[in-house]
Amino acid sequence: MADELPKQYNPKETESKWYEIWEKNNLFSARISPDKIPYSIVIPPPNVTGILHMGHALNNSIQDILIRYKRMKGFQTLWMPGTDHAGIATQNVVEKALAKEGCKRQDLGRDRFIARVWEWREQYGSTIIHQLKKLGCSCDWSRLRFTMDKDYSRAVVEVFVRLYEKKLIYRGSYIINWCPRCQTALSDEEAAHAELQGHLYYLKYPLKDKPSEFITVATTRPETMLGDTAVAVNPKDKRYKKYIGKVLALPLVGRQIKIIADPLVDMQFGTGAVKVTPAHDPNDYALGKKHGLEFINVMAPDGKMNALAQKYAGLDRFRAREAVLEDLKSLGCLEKITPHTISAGHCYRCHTIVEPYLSKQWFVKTKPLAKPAIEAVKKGKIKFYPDRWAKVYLNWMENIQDWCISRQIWWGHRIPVYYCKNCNSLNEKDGIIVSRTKPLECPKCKSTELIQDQDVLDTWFSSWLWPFATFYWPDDSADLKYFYPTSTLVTAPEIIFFWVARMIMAGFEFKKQLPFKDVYIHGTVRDVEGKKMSKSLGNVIDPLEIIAEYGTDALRFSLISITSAGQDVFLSKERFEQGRNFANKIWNASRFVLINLKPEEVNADLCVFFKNQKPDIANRWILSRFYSTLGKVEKDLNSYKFNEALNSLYSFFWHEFCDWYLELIKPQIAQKQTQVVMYKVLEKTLRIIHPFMPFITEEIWQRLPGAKDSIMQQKWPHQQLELISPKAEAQMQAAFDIINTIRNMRAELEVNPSGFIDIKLAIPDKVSEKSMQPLFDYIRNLARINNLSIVEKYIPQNNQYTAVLKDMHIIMPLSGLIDAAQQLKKTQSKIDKLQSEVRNKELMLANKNFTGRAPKEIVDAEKTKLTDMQTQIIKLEAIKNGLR
RNA sequence: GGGCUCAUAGCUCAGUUGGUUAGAGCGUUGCGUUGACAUCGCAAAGGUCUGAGGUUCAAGUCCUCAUGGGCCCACCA
Repeated sequence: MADELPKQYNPKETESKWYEIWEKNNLFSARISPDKIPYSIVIPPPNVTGILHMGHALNNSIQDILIRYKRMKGFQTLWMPGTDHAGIATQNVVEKALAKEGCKRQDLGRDRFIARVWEWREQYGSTIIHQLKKLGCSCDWSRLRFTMDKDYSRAVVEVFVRLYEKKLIYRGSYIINWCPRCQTALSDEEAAHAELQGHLYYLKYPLKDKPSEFITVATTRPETMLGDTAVAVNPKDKRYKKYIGKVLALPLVGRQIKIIADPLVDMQFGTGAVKVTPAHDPNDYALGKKHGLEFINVMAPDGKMNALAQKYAGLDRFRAREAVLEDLKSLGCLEKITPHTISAGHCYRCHTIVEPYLSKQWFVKTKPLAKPAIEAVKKGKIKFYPDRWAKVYLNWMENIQDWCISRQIWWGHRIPVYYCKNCNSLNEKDGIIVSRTKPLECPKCKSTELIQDQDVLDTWFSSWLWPFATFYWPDDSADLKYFYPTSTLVTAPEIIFFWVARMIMAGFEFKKQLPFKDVYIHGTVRDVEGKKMSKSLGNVIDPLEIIAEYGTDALRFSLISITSAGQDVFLSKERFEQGRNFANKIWNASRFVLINLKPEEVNADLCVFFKNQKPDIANRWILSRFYSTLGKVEKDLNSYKFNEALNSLYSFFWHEFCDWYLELIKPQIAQKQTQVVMYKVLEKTLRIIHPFMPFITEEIWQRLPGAKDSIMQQKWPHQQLELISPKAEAQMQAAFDIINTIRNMRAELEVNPSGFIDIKLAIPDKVSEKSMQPLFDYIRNLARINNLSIVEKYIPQNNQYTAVLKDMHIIMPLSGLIDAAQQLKKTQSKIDKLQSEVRNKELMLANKNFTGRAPKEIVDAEKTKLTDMQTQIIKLEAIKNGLR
């Protein structure tokens, strides 16, 4: 069987094979089992339009590690998968497809367009799901949810109605971020500001009664002057005091506008006088409200000027800007133009510059919702890992603004608001019916002419319900009772505000309970230069390509091992070679064990076996190292330090199990106890590597003699400390210390066929027995301290020294080649360093501040350390003398 | 402007509550390897832990300031 194992691990064949088998045997499915403790994670639902990028790969690898770990630990685990309908993103994709056919969504009409989107989803919507499977994600696919599912939509409507009835949803006009390309409102979070080079235009507005006098205002968007309804100055500004209350004649338009005073105006900026366009700027809007100004909207939703812009009507906003400037110039009203860096909002989907735009939108009043959500984090009911994100969260929550939830697109949950044609036309505030189902008639006038609001809800208005709407809330389902609140949320820092904060609010509002206990925030995946990976920058490393080239396990290994405590991840392709090499190392070490394994020998229970027979030092040592690694891995996993857990595993497996243990046992590999220990340690190590690297561990697991079921169904190993006494470990360490000392002297270590460890010492040829005495003394001494029995032999004619430390045989031929002078220098510097350390330590121990105040154990530990260091110096002196 | 974060080997980064000689991977150089593995092994070179102060018996680690990156929020007429 073992002979079939090829020399190199081939991920391609094994990965798809095992994933299918896992799925077929329902190993991912979660059932309600009252005798088990539930552990649940809801996936951050990727967009249906999404294709797997490194961010997803990292995010989902982490979740899979947690789920697989907890599953093996005996929890009833559920990883709830699903996708998000991603309103604007999806609509854009389908519109692009339509554009190729030469038509627009308006040509199809709303219903047919939505049908097209559903068609698109049927066809392409599961791409991301297939890709998650390639990544090895052990989600319960039988529960796959979609935010536009019927049941899910019911929850969305329910929430809207409830909030409306609590007066936490209102309709208002407001300056919102408007994307003229997508033709929809965007929330503040969706309109990220970016700097760009623009200009500051200085416009001269003449006084109405004295056209020879001007007030100069500065603006970055001159076309909005068509909608100006005032000019504002600071009341303290001496330059303008005399003009306050006077009237200006707005050039080009001819409208008469007042000069008002407001302390908000910054006297330092521009000319100190600011044009006020209440319909086109958020600050101006506030000024307009405060001073009772007129709101004149001069722009159409598509970014072109409207009829109120008079002769500029129909021009695009940027064309209009040019035209306005030209006309102002010919009127002599353009004073100057200066370069100016402006920061403008950009649509997060299409990067069009957003326009501050006055329109009617629906809002959620967030302050009351935020209250319990703030408290939960402050009181530690919900914990962020790393905890610094809690500060970010709280900072935002405490300054939270109302949430604009309406979007002027077609794909999404349509707002459950109906307008009575009669009543609503008489008064905007009348005839508004908010209902779970379409009402038959207006309750007031009994008219049946009811029209549903054209807008849909913000995508996040559905995803904020994800932790419970996926369990068929508002029904009180058994799943909801068992799995809610969920255990851990794993996500990226970008969506703390979009999503995490809102889920916490929704959890308290609708379930009266937190949605999850822990929030693990991992870093953003960036390229080598620190830029975010994005398609437009062309710096993307495609995880699927990595999987094809190196395998999923390699991808997962490398991603996790460089993700330390939520720091951003800087990624280059070479990173994945380490993962591939490790996978191959696991493969070959296992191959070696399997080749040498006598299957009939390995069924013994470790505890029982060693009750009768004490394992030798190498076997004891590797067991000890294994359990200590196991403890560390568990501790790190429990505190979300995935990279540390993985790195411990890596160095245990490679540098202890392979480099030392497997080399040490080669001569005794047929021994029964070695067979048992070798097998058990490999077998247990595979289990704890499995959450990180699921495929290769399963492949090897299945080749182990007597392997039953999948490795997924195995238990996480227990600490079995009774096998190893601390004394045994200390002895083992001492033995290795000796060897390492020798290795420091450029010794080479190898196991010869008769089971001895040959050490070729790199010591100058003409070395006398006498000069080696201190080293021998040191070894003898160390052996004595550690209760190692030692038998020594020195054979002058062969120039060979032999020491037998208990079970370990050391033969040191006293010959070699080395630049003794160099070695001497180095040793001396080490001694110097150590001596200064010793002085410090002695000082410290003499200090009563330390010995008096520090706990006794620490003082004792320090004393031991001092002794150790002194021993170390003696050892080095010995080496030094040997070199002379 | 407010908040967060980072600066450690040529490169990318670890370094737990201060406490032995500051580590890993990659890269470089040398040596080695015919049966687990060249996707390997052994070793070497390479560090005033960004700078300046401070606390301490003891600082890469804590505090203050400075310098230089990155991120988030707010504002930007």
